[in-house]
Amino acid sequence: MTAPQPNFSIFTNQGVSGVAYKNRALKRAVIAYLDISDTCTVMDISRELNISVPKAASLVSELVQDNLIRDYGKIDSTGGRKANVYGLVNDACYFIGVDVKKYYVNIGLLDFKKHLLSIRENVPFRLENTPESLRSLTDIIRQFIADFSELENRILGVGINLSGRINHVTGYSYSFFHFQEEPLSTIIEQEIGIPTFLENDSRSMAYGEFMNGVVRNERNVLFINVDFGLGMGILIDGNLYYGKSGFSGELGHIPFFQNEKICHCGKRGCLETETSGIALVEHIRERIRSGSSSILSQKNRDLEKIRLEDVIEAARREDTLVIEVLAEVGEKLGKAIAILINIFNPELVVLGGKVSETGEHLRLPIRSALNKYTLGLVNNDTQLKLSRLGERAGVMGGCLIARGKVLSAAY
Amino acid sequence: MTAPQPNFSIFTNQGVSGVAYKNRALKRAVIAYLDISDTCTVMDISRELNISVPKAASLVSELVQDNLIRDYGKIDSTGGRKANVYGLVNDACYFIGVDVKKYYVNIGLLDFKKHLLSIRENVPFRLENTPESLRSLTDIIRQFIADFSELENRILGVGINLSGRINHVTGYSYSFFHFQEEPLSTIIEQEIGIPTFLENDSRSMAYGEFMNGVVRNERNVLFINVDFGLGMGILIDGNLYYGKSGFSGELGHIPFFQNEKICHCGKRGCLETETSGIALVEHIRERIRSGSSSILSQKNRDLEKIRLEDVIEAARREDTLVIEVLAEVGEKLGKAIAILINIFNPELVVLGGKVSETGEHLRLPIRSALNKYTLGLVNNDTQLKLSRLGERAGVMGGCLIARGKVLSAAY
DNA sequence: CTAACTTGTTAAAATATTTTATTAATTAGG
DNA sequence: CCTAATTAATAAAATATTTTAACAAGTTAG
Repeated sequence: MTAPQPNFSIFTNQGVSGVAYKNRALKRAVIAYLDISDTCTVMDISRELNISVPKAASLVSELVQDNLIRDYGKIDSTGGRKANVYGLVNDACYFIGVDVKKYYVNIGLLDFKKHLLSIRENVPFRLENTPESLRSLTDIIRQFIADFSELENRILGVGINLSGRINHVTGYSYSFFHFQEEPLSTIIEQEIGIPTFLENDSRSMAYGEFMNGVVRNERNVLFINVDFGLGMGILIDGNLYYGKSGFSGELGHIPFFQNEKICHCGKRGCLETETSGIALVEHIRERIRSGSSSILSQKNRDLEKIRLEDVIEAARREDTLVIEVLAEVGEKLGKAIAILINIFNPELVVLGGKVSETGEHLRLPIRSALNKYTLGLVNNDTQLKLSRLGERAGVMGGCLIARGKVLSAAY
Repeated sequence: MTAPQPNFSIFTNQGVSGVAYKNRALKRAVIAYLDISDTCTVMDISRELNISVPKAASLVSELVQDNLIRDYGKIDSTGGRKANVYGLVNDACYFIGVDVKKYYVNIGLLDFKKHLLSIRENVPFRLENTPESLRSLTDIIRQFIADFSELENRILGVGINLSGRINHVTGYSYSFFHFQEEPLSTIIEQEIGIPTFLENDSRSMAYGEFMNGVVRNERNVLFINVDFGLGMGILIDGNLYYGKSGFSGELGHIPFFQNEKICHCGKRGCLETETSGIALVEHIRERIRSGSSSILSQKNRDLEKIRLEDVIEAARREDTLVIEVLAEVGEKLGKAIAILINIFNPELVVLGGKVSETGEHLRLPIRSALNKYTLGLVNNDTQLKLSRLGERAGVMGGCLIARGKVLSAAY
């Protein structure tokens, strides 16, 4: 049984001004507060938003009327009369997140309370810069939506993660699907009929991990996405940092090595030529070629057929060669992260992406490189943690990006 | 003739709540708006702060009563009745900025409208980590204040720039004058009797350049302070970025070279071992030793006596050796800035500090390194400019830091 | 078990803010 | 030079919000 149809009018500012405008902003602020604190009382809201208690009570009662929040009973004793606590109505609305990978798509459905209700992983797909690839992507999304037809008018947004350069404000993608004049987000939105938001994959994962993952109360966080490539999402004072055009966080292409490897971006010496998932696999191939033994070498198989997934599986089975190569890669990546720590002085650095599934085999060499390359005073400030969401950070982030934009009336 | 004594009560929240509290916040918002737009009308305020016109009018009339803003007459025609424009009262209050350098101090006085009324440069001083050095600093400040005794009750804050690790919230300095339990800012404040704020020197200069220098409408700006050492100030969405403890922007100590030079921080390979003012001087000494000719070598003088100032003067006189070495240093520094551009995608990078007084001799090699080491799409977003304030950025920044803290009631 | 205290909710009164209407000042065009 | 159009300032009315006070519901200590 689902709750009655909610009133979503507060999520737009269309045609309101003055008192009505301010009330909508205040109600959105109440919901934003519930996003971080899960439940709240009338008094909490009064304190948090600097408004009087009766005003807070009237906002709450209107939000209950709107079927966006509901009364969750009394709070545990605090020494006086028990307060009513309010929380979001979990099935008030839904959001879809689409994590577009090189060889597959992950897609999921999030409810108002940030629970991932449904996820479909490894949906076959090939990311190519062609109209056909784009069509097959919109087909996958449409099909997923069709499975939830009973919720259709409650799905308020779709967030799509793409690798490469994305301008999240205009909705243009520069690395993929840049055929038409119109922004890609508009094109997809017309196809699927739900407001659509584009985001860079690493940034999206960072946001997922921040809002619903390993991050607790930290406000300045770096998320390092070690996947086939190398990306970064930056959270500053709890907000994603974009830079001028949304091209921030291009960690993979910083000039870092004096090597002669040409990166796919066309430059030489990019960090990701040595510290990405692709580089990891290549290093292992090389070591096997020059005689190292490994689980991966035993099968007498074609070295070119070794996939990143195989390497991660081998690490899980404590393969010595893989662990050694991970230590080398981790040392280099750690030196790069040392730069970031000196620059950002963050509370937390999160390691995510496929390669981070090797866990402590990656984390520890990075940690020791940090000790080596950063000053104690600065380094001691910074925790280094593994992603909690893992592979799901992307879908979670996509959902949350869409949710954040819709709920803040920012589009 | 000075205006009547203003009412500064809006710059604190002491003992007010509810409507009075909100009104103070609104009035501070009006002043903050005037900080960027210089003048405004009642209509502007109504639009900007989302309040009704009569409410905006009443705030303005109260601020006039408080002697903080005043009526500057009518605005130029816009097709209807001319509006009254209001602006800050320039002599309502004052702020002092103290730029503490290694061998001297610069100190200046700023008025409410951000004009630097008075500046005293190169006041002899030796920055050493001793109580005597601290005492001589407070003496300098006290003496400066004494010269403006007629304004004494209008000097609302003092901003002090120190190099090294500073926590601007607690007021602790970790690199200098860390003798007592109490924060350094409190100790100095007790000595001079005016609210005192500490800031890292590069961050302060960045703020000065941002609020009153070369920055126009850019919101994401990096300020590179190439002086004896190498520092950075980061502006994100128009605000200084501090990081967890205020240790952000430690550009000088990022691990960047494979060289064996031990940095004064104890680590090896720090960027500033090759790209600071000190490194510049050393490179030049080395080149002269190995036979290069230069204005600086002609005088048959002791190489150890060559100062950074001499090198900058030689660059100004187009000395070939200095220009060559600057090109090498610029290339290296440019590569480091390329990293920053990939990470921040800023609108603007400003070159400041003593070495930046060599102008285009430094800027051009950096610019060409940027073209070499960053992707076109990202690089084209970013302007590279020389500081406009030069040596005065520090004093300006110190004043503005103090001004910003006082006016936002954030202490 | 009750008095004293704490905290939360609601109602009524006081105050504040917005809304609407009116008046004022200016420009552009006939 | 007058009028329509435009923008700004102000006044009065309507509405909203805060403040104050009263009441409700719980805890704790004696």
